[in-house]
Amino acid sequence: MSGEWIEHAETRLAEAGFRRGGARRAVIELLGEGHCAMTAAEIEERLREDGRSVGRASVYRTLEQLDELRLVSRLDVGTGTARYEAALPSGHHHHHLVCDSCGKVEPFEDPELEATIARLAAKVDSFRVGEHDVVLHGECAGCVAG
Amino acid sequence: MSGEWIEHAETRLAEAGFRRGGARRAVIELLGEGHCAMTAAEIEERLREDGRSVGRASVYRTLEQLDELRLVSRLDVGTGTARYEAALPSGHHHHHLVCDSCGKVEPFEDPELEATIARLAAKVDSFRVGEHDVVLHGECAGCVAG
DNA sequence: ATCTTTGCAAAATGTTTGCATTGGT
DNA sequence: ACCAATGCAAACATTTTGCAAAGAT
Repeated sequence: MSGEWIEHAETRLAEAGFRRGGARRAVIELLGEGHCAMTAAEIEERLREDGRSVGRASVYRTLEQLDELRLVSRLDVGTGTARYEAALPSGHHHHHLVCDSCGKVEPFEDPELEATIARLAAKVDSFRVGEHDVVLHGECAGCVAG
Repeated sequence: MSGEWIEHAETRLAEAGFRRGGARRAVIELLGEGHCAMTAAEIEERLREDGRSVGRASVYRTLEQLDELRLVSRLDVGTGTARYEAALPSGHHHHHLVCDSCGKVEPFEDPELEATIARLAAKVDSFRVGEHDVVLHGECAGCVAG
């Protein structure tokens, strides 16, 4: 991933009439590293560790803006805290496995699943369907063993 | 739906060593009506309207207990509020369409999707996969028109 | 110079917990 | 009689908002 998405995001924000700023830039660069589904708190902490501290409100505001422009996807895995990850312009994306014991979140991909959902979305007529999320709950290898 | 699930839930709770109580009973009976994906606030309000007011804490506690026994399924559609619905003993279930404009949540079913996910779950080896959620985001007919 | 973006603190929201009381067994 | 279930209020966690200061154009 990386550089591409960051530039893409900055361009789209500029088009949408936003000015630039250090806080948003820092959040975008972190998301551009391609980590899977980070929470706002994780983003804030990580930036602080990197010596690029950013106000909590700016983290949330940036995420909201990015979500509105579909530059990130927001994911709720049932822990009450939202997670965010960069949404690639290609539309190429993955889904998530969530460990209900330890909370670990891991990505997976499956073309057949995408195809099935695409067919399904086309059949639905009561909604104009856009994005989709699939979450598989379970127990990760570590928790099964432990 | 209805009566069956209510009895099933009461039985499983008794097996798990819970005593009976009016608050939990009221929540279970409401869930047993089969409404799709209600929030705790909706449950509380609905019970109050029905003259069966129940403390907020009891609503949450009941939902937590039911979730632990897999008698309800919990769903997060990205609005920051959890939703719950009765989980049928047959395992038969549906997924959800969410209107990102007005927040409406609507159920849908698709056997092909279930089959695809079952195949997929069997392939995953880093997790022992249990439940799954599929959320299709979009705009409902009303919002598309308005 | 103007109008955004930022950070802080306060508020709003959703959920959980402590504790005294009620109620089931 | 015992101990769980309940309701209330307080605590808690997450997210949002108001506002003054800093920054971008």
